Amino acid sequence: MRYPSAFPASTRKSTPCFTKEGLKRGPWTPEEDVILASYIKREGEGQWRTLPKRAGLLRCGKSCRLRWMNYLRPSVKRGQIAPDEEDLILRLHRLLGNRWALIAGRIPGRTDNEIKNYWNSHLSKKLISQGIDPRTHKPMNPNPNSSGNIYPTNPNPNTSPNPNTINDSSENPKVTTLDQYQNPVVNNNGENWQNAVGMTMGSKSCHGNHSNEEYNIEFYNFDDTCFSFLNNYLFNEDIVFTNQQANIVLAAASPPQSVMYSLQTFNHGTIWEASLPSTMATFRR
DNA sequence: AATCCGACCAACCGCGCAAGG
DNA sequence: GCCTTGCGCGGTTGGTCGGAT
Repeated sequence: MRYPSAFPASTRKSTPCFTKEGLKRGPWTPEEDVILASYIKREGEGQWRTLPKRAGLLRCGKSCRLRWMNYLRPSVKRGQIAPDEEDLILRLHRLLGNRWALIAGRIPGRTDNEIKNYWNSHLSKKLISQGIDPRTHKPMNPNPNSSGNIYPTNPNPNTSPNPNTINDSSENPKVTTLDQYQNPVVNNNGENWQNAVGMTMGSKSCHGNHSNEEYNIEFYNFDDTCFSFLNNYLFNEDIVFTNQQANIVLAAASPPQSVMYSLQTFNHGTIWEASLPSTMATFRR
């Protein structure tokens, strides 16, 4: 833990938050951390604007919130990003772009700021060194004979209008064991579906009525790797039901498991989120 | 030993959105 | 519908550290 001496206020541009007389800025001291953490433990988080005064801190609410969210929260995991976490960040960024909070929500214990920093300092450079554009996740110098693409191939390029779809080359080795699941789901309206980590759940059949925005999609042949991945990384408490729903039926999932994951349509670029409390899930978009 | 320089990351900044009046 | 307030997000800044020169 580093607690460098506070740098002078004149080195930063002033903002309304910090122009107030007497408010401290710059790195937090251990004493301030204790005050903030003990106050939130006692009174709970929220009401950030008035929290500093109530807690006895000479900080603006914004600064308190940031310190708590990114550093002091008990659920924040410190330490190196693990290889499987890195792989997940890459995959989620390929799908979601710079939506760091959304990505962080899928990686337990990691904050959006941490993931953003890790991306900017490590992963974007790693992709560039491999000839991959970190914004698009596509080769920077498109060349059919190039081996720069680290991602697996889409078996049917004609069904991949979504910019997130990855072009593949059989010369390219798989990066992780999860790549074997990368196949688009195609429903009977000709739309392609793919989940947030670029894998489908084995073979599938889809039934839908495009006019009323309702679909039934059946997934077969779940395997342990698939469920393990979903349970480890994509479970989320945020279950939202709307009047635009699609019903997902898990067939041959034995035993039924409760997981949370996201889907995206190639055609609409839409994120769908689903809770699977039993063998049925309701999606929103 | 001193200096330089790039990497890392905590913290700041400004904007957009949602809720409430 | 408009305005205010508070919160959350993504982009950016700049202090610290450690390796290279």
